Amino acid sequence: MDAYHASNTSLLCKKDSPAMTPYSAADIEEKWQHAWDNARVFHATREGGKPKYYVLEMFPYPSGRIHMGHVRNYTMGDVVARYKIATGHNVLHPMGWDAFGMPAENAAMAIGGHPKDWTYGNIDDMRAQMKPLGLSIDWSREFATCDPEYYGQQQALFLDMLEQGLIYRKNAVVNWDPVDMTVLANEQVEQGRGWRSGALVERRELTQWFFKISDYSEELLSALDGLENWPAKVRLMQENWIGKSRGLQFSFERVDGGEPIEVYTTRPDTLMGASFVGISPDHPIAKTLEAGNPELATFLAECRKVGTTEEAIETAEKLGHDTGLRVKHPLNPDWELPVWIANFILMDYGTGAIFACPAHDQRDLDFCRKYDLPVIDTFQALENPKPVERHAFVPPKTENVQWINHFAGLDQATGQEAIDKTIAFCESHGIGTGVTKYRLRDWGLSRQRYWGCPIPVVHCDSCGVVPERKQNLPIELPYDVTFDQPGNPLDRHPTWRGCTCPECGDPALRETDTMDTFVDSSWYYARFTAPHADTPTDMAEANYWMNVDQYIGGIEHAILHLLYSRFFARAMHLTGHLPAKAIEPFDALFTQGMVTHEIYLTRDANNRPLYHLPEEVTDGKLADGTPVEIIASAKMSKSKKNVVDPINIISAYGADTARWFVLSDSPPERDVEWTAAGADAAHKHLSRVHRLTSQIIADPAEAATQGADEALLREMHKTIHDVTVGIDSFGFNAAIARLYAFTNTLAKSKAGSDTKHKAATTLAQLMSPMTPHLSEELWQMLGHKGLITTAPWPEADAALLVDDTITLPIQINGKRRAEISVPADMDKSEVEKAALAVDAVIKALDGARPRKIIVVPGRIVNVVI
RNA sequence: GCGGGCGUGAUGGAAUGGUAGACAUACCAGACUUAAAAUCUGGAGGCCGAAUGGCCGUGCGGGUUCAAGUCCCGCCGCCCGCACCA
Repeated sequence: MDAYHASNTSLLCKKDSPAMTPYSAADIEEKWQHAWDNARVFHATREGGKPKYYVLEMFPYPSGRIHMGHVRNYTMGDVVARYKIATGHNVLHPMGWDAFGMPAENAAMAIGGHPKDWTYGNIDDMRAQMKPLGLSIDWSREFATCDPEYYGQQQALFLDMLEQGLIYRKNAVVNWDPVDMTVLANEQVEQGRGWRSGALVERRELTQWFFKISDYSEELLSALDGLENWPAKVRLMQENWIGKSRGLQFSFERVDGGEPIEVYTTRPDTLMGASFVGISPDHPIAKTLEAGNPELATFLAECRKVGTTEEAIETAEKLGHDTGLRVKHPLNPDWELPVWIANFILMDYGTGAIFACPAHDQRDLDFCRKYDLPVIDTFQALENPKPVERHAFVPPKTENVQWINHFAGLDQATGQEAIDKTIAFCESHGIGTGVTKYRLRDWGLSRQRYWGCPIPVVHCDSCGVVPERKQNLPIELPYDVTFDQPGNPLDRHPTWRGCTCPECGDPALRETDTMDTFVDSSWYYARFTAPHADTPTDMAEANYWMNVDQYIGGIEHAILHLLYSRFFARAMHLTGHLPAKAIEPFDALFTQGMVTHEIYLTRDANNRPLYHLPEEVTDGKLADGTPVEIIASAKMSKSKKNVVDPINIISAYGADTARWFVLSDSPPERDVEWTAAGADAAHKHLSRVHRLTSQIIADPAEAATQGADEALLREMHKTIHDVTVGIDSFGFNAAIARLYAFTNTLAKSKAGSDTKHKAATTLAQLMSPMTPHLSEELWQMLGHKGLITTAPWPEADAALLVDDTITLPIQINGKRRAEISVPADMDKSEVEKAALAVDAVIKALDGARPRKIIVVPGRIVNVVI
């Protein structure tokens, strides 16, 4: 059967009464979505004195199509939201659109049209695709970041941050695409070329706006400790990104008496292994020397050709140039070191200058070998601190700190302790100071793009760069722009740039750079608490709804988005837009895995792969019988055609099946493989629950066999407990497995009708966060009033969670040999006696006395012989 | 190179240090059916055995423990993040 076009009809089995209607998602899902809308059950309010709960999924970019990854992400959030509604919370569960960005401009350039029309059209399409999922979203709070109402408030926020000194302008080296005439982000550069134009990317110095996120390095680092409900992995990634290091900063005196060269090192203990001093091609000294030295100028030009990207840097050859300058070793003025310019030294880390220790650094060693520079043995340097040796690599361990022990008369120290002692020694001898540095750089927010939030400043000939006045906000993007030429359409707009200076009233020009789209997503969570306020936030609302109790999204945002948001929340507190408690805006974070699928391909005459959609493949063959190659499951991607369109699944099986499937089988943080068989199985299960419920209703007078009622109730309460724990702890797959097991129990139960009715009701309720439409239908079939969505969550009766009689495994020397059935409350000595009376134990003991008996109440007995 | 994670049947996976493989898929058998599908019932880690049962078993090798998939040490493999960062 073609699973993607499974029929919902003909599921009526002969056993069922003719009056019984089979499960048909198509018939019920829209009905219940209307019922929820009419009852406004997802409308977030502050009323009722209930505790609040804010659940948020990372909002989507409006590409035009939802995909299975979205379905999985929003379903997880929906399960949490619906569970919180049922457990008596005021729930805020909003949705919006991360709507600015390059794809809209690229579409405009490729297929014509306008980015705005393209974007809003996509939003309408995606909303229409999302609504059939039956998500518990308060659509009244929806906004797109490209709404002037939103980005106008973002401009207000910009002005407040500017006033607080959190934003500044400076020259920076960027990736410049000379064909498209725009700055490219590092990830938009492929093998040194612009991803769209294919032009070789240049390094160019431009005046750009920056957020002073580096002021918060320590704060953003130390506050990570408090984020207990974030994945350790994400915290670690942020920690590494911020990159705190402790080292020694000191100067090398120049032999020619010129300006000393200041260097920074995290390994001051390797100072006696210094081979040369290296400076960045962008170092002021390099620039000074360049003036009268054409050979050097050529070398520097060569260095600058290389892009700033990882790719470019990684593949670039190590280049060096001897400046001819000489400096003195700080511990021995007679020891002179050469000064080289090296292309691997970055101007914007440390001081832009280093000392190289080839004995303890592979990169330095490579460089020294290439340019025939000495490799200093740290031990020899102790006795004879001269660059005399040129030999093999010395392992970079901690023994090299002997010199510091020698100089300072300290005890043997190794590792970090040695480094700390070295810093202390150097400080006390006036050789530099201990310095803490961070890898985190300020965040450049300027983009030479049209489809982004305009930076609200003007350039005035007499007043310079002047912030706009808030009453002039929003500074709206003009609609009448053209994309027939490269570069920023705002630059060549005939009138938009013209304005008056807010300071002096003279004619002035608007800034045409727009903001990085990461700015848009750095505060949307706060805006959702009052999406139409005439200030960025409404403090009363923010104070009630913040923080986000549960944030859910992909691990790919572990660093940038989540770090920027943490910075922005602090900035918004500083500027009076968020309460102090919200400086860490996301109390709990969950990073979900991807939805994957097998890849199917055939080969063309040149052996190039031709990919095929899953629905074109049946039993490993195309419709014409051609067998396909199957490649291991990978993230769904259009280029590999291993995609399943949620819309097709919903029309074939219904939203509940799609929701149930994406939560089943795999733990939510891991990838889940979409298979036709799995989707089919999910649908079968939902049909089964529907059929089972119908049968229970059909026979309202069925009598119970002895003990069956109690057995079913016990199982029911255990299920309530397990499913509740499962949802609370993001163990959705385990919760679903438990629901399968309970369905099996219910199907086989010989309990009476009333008990079965109760069990079916509970089953519907426990399933309702995952399969809300089916659950509403079952609730109604079972004769309950109102909506299951707002019915209180079932509570497990503690008394029924424990069985009266339990089965205890009996181990002999740690190996399971038998089991006994005993009352649950039997005391240890009785259990011991019972265990010793078991045949297998008697046989194993063979008359001897056991050495030891371990009884773990309720779990196990171990007889040690 | 640095940092982190993972490794369990044919497959996805379950298991507060306490009966390994729940639940599901695929598979096998049976019932219903002219038949198929659907549905229902049952089986199933491997090896030996007619069977009660026994031995082995969570990547490999050690260790701690009455008891290890789980904790510790050392390997192997895979995955992810970071990185000319001084």
